[in-house]
Amino acid sequence: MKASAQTNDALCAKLAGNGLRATRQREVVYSVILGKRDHPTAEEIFSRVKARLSGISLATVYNCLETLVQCGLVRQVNFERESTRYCPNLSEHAHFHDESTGRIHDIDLPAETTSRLRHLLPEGFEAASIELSFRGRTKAS
Amino acid sequence: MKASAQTNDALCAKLAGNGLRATRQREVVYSVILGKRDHPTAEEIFSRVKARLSGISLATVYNCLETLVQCGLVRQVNFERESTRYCPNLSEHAHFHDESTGRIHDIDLPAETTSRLRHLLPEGFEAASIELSFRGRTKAS
DNA sequence: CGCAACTTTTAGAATTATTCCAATTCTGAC
DNA sequence: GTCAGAATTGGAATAATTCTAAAAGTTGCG
Repeated sequence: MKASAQTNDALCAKLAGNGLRATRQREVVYSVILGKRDHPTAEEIFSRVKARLSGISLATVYNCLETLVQCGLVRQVNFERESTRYCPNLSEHAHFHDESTGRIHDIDLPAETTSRLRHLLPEGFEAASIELSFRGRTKAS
Repeated sequence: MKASAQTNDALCAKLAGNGLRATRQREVVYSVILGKRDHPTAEEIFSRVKARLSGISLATVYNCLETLVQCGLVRQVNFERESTRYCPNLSEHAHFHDESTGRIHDIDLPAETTSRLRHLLPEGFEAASIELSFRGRTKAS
């Protein structure tokens, strides 16, 4: 669960690039997200982080998450108005929300697909980001 | 802004089909959503409805919206964790959230596109619904 | 080292959107 | 008209998140 030296370097580099410090809290929050890629909520991250940094506060977890998102190290995922979830997968992908298990799965998006989707937009519409999410069930197979 | 007899009939029919009554509140809430298709929030709907039904309560607006959604007469739209917005466009479509104006535009989705998107899912994933949203800017053109 | 100027963290209060609740009002059937 | 169930209402409650002001930590520099 400890972040590898490599990912930790990536964190430091990105933070430094934005004039921010690599603090213990940020490192642990980031490594927790990396460690179990189950799209946890802030509360879930909070409780996992506390195992290693018992004194951390929820506000700090929110702060860290915000900086990580700003640095482009993690992505936010929202389903309807449920709590925001966090995901370290930076490649273009969609999400599948399994209604029976509550689990969220990453679905790889070929670049060709996103470009095709952009073409649906009328003249003059410039999409900076595209969000695609599925909701349904997975068949035990 | 008054709902046409036709749409009102549609409302009554759908409600009756679900064993629900066509009340004044439900009619007005529905006609407000139909009247200005700008994807209003519950609060916005509340204030528009009050112009015609001054005594209505916000709780009722939320109740009405819930029943309309259940009856399949309006669709909920969410962007990140912003307030839920409501939309009477029942055809398959995506949304474009214009960051400069805050406006939301409906983007028509050809059936072919949604079917292609479904094909991105791995074996065993059955999507009941697909949500696609763009965020960006529109160029004055 | 030892301060000055930041940056970060923290606990708790505040906010916001929405839901819940219990009481009242309304409606339709008999 | 009465009764039962449906709908509405206002206010309290909830949940996720943000704000705030104070405390703690860090960095550069003389």
